[in-house]
Amino acid sequence: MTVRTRFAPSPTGMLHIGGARTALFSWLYARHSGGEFVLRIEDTDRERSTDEATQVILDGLRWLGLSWDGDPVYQSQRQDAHIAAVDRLLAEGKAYRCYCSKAELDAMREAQREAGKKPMYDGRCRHRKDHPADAEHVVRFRSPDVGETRVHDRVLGEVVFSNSELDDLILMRSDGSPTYNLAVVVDDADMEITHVIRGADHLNNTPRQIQLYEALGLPVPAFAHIPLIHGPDGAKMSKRHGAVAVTEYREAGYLADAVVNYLVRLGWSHGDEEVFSREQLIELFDFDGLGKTAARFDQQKLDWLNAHYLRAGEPASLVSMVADLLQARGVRAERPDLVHVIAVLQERSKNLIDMAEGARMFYEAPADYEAKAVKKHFGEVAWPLLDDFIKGAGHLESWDEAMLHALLSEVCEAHEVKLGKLAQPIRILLSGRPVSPPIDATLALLGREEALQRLREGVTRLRGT
RNA sequence: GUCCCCAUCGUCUAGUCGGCCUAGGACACCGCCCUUUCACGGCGGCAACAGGGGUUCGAAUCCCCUUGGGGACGCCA
Repeated sequence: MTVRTRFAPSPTGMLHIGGARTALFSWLYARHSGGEFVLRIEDTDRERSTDEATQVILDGLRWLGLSWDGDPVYQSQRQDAHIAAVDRLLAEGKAYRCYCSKAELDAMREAQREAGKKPMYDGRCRHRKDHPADAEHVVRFRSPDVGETRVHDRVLGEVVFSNSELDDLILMRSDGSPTYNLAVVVDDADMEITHVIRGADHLNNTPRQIQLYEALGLPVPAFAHIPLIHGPDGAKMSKRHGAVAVTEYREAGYLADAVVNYLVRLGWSHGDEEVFSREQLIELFDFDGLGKTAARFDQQKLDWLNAHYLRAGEPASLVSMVADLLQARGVRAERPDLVHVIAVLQERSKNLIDMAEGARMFYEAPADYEAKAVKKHFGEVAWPLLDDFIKGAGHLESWDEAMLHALLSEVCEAHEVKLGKLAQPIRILLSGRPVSPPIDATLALLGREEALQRLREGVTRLRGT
């Protein structure tokens, strides 16, 4: 049997970290099994669903590289199938019409709560003699009240629910629209989903859905409930914890590979390994590597992975992303080839924004010099060193890293000072700040003309201050 | 409140179904080394089996209870 998994978001907001991870696991399992991964947009709540949200979700999935098979299915367009299923259950006596008002139900639940019991429908309309189709009503599932329903979960194991805990859920609202539990079952069955992989918050819906599959005579898929992700404080993820939408990570300069790697390790592991390529993940992913514990989101580990991927990738693979960021900052990246600049920034950047900011100095002369740094590094010794270096640099036969390094050492030795005494002033003159890639590489990248111009101008501006 | 799930370092986790665990790795943190800045890297350190009962020659690993956390209890999905 071909594996078919699905991701079924409701388009009422962003694709958040938790949803992205669920999608990732579904995608991985499908790809691992050589099966298919499909999308279903659960837009039956017309009040809150928007096309924009749908686009944002698809955009997030694309960015993460979670490719889906076929076109997304829109649940709102499947009403006929849902209604047909309800009609069948009604005809077979497995469902019934309920005429209870919301006020009546509220009162009932309130009373139950006060009595210390779990609020649930007591089935009072089950026993009505008349069930007129024209009076306002909802349709409820006649769920079995004795026995138990077992969920064979691929990550949690067997979970047993007593049927007495499961009340008669509403299948169809009074306006004739189907509800979630009914729609999911009908759709998953029609879409031939073999493995339902979703957040653990759905575990409690599962026994009801199993009962529906059985009542409709449909094959029950395998279930896998993924533990939830919590925020740093142990509570449910929310806006308060910073970026929750995956696209916010893209904007913050994170690489999709890093986010994917981070997300997969949140709940899944393979021995002591931390870094996985997509190919490895597809090859290795399986339910037995999944833990049962809810995980906390840890920004620092994500940062570490992001830096790791930034450093491990080919410079060329980063060019277009960094170029876009520079352009957005009004920087024209022409003179030194951006690939070379990136190569020298890779191991000192935490994210793409960092990298773009670090690249800036190669394309723009400093507008001013950081006062604190100037004060610290421009003592009396700096001037003769700079003079000698500039003089020597003008005559350098080749403007490359090795030659520059030799000149730097030569000047320092002549004055009997350590390299830092010269390197720091140069750095400040070139970038305005006391931090940059290695000074010989920086000088080489800038090119003789630009470098010397910045040095001369800087000396002119700073000497005597 | 009721039902369900979970429980190893601060965090993510390893711990092939009891012995190789004086509990391993990674992030973070703290030292040291490297060093022209910032980083990278290397070496070292700190740090956990929630508690209590069992079962067993032997338990982080199995069972029970307690405690703690989370989730679910909608004419939302």
